[in-house]
Amino acid sequence: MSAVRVRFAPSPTGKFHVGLARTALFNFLFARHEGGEFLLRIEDTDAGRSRIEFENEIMDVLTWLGIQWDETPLRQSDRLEIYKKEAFDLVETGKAYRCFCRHDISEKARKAIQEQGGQLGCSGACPGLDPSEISHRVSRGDPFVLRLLTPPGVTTFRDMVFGEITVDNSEMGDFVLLRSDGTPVYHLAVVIDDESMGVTHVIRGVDHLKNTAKHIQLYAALGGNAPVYAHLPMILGPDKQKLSKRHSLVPEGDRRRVLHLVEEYRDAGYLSDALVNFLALLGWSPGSGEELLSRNELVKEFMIERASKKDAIFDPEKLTWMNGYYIRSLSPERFSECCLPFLERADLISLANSAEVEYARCVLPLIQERAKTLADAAELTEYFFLKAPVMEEKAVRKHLTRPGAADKLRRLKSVWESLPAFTLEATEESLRGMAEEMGLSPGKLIHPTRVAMTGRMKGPGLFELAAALGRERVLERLEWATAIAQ
RNA sequence: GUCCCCAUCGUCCAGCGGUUAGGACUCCGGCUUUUCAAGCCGGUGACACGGGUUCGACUCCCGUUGGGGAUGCCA
Repeated sequence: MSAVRVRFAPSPTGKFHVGLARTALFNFLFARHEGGEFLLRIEDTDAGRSRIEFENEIMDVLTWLGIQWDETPLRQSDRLEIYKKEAFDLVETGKAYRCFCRHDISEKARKAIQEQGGQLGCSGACPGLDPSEISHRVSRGDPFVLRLLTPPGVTTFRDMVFGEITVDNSEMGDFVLLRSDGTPVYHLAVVIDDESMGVTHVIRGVDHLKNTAKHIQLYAALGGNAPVYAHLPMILGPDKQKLSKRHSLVPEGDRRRVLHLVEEYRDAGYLSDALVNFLALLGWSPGSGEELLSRNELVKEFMIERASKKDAIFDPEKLTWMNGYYIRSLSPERFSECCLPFLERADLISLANSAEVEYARCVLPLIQERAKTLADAAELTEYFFLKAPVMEEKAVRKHLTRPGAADKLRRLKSVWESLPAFTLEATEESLRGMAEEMGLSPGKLIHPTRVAMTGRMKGPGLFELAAALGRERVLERLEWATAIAQ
């Protein structure tokens, strides 16, 4: 038996989006589940569009996602001569031929021809060209491409998720292998690389399902053994369109907004554990019905045969819920640590100021179970850091500008002023005692006090709040609020 | 145009000839709580349509409709 080897082969021509992440993840999970290798290959044959910064981002993102690759990544631009040689070898063995037909037509023109069912390939004359005619044209410098001489018949293969697929060879035609500038086309490079990397299973998007027939024909021509294929359905936006930049551009707050880049999720305060868990469930599920799965559990449970055939719509709300779950399961220390950069970004603290950082660390755990993203932490803790909290108009109206409110705050201030120790227990005991004396339910005191301390009606428990803020801030805020009250 | 593929609640999944069609997210109630969040309990909500096959179809077959993909000297 041969060990499983899979690869993730992105082209560094753009930012890393969630579709890529899903493909990488499924390859990774499959490899680890089978005890095999997960390889990385950079498909940069398109020199014009490939950029080193995208290549770096690929590795950064994979690392962030916890997807570790084995072996040194292969870069296709290092292998151009190999593809060229293999292609010309195919001409030697009569499996491919030089085509002198010109088809450098515009995008629009090509679409139009396709609409009408017209053929774009070779005119048909090139395969039968006389050898002397060929050498004459070559020496004259006529440009040509190399095309595979596709045999008649059909190509059938078994896909691990889609089952048996049959394609008539006439559908693929004599497709191009080598461009007139001598560079390989995607199909050629993929097949040669998968073969030389010893790839046993190819897991990729459905957009390649039909291309697979081409690849199998190429394997046959090249004399290699085709790997096993598994194609994954697409990931779509809420509008059922392929996930793309447009989705990230939808206004914030809109239910249809879906970020499409992995980087955007990281910056928005999503945990990679959550994104990985969520992505794993897009087009796959374990038999158990269990939905919250760690990376290790995913590896343990993953079976590509259970992958869905149906395109999946990316639901940002479920991701956000899941992110909240992962945030809650962080230790308070770890949670605080993760939030610090977000607080700095919101200008609430400076990471260089150790007193501020320490204060932040004691305050952040109070809002941990309320945060859905790390970025939420800034909004949820803002009043701790501001000299004076922003007073919400509605909160003031409901709890402060009420008869008796000022009196309550004043009395509470004097009670808390004389407390020997300003602890959670002491503040709670004294406030409740005061409520009883006044013949009020504790809530009647708690609500205006919360508004006084935070400017808001919602938030952590009042006494945790008081202890975290400290006596000085609390008394100051009670005084300010008393002035607003009456 | 041609070819390939897909089709269960709004969304993500379960189901693989006999189920009151199950779970999760969202939404709506209730409980709990000083508020919010979390948690717990409950509710709304789906087999695209039409033919077959079968004692019996969400499950199998065919067609229709809808959606996606391929058809490049992009990947």
